[in-house]
Amino acid sequence: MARPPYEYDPYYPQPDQDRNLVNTLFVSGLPDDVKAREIHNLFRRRACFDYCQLKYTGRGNQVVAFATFLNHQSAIAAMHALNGVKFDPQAGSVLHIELARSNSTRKRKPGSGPYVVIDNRTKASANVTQEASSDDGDSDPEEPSWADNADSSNNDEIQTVKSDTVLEHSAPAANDQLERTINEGAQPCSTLFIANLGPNCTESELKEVISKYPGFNMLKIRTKGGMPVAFADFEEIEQATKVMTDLQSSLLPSSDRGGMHIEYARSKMRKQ
DNA sequence: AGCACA
Repeated sequence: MARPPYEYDPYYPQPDQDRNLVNTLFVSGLPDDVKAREIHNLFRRRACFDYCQLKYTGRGNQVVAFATFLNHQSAIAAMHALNGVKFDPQAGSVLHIELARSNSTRKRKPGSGPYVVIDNRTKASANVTQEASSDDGDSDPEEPSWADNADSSNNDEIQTVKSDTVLEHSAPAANDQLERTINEGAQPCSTLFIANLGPNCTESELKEVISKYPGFNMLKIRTKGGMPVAFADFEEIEQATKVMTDLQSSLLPSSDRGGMHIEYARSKMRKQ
């Protein structure tokens, strides 16, 4: 009754394991034609890299990856080194890397290839009904529910790929028209919405970076549910767009969970 | 993923 809602109930399963123990990175922002080999080559030079998984989520053409290291520190180091990297300079896709919610448990079997591919696409296309209703009875003990909406799946078919032989998926154009709007999703707007800030991020810290850009109008930070988000207003949409692409996934001194995530705001900031 | 100000 008088118990505050945030106090842990000892009978309720702990929501997160200790992030200091997580050795696995969650990688998004990948182009939909990414190959497991590319993820492997992205991480293979990093110290203590173990192996990676590529997962076709079955949501549109969305692809995410998991990179597992031998220890937490190496995972963090690789995250900082590679977060925000332009993965496909032509298409402009920028990597967004954060710690996974839990360690990868799909161990690469000894003697198998250096990476693992999980493909939920065919299942999803057979399942084109509505995914809004049933929030999957997912209880695959092999896969501790991953980050984000990446796991709207039931059972994974796991496929191990030998050496440099990459999964050839037969009908790439089939799902193309289903959802091509899973990028920043929103309409262009001259106000930006900025999330994934560290809990200690301050308005002046963010302003220092953002106000250097032409057209900057004003910045507002507000904290909802413990985590700050920011709105940055510019004169023109083009100026906002420039800032979004420039600063996407970049780190502030206060960042503790990867780089900023920037989108167009849903509505223009009001005049004061 | 998380979008307020009036």
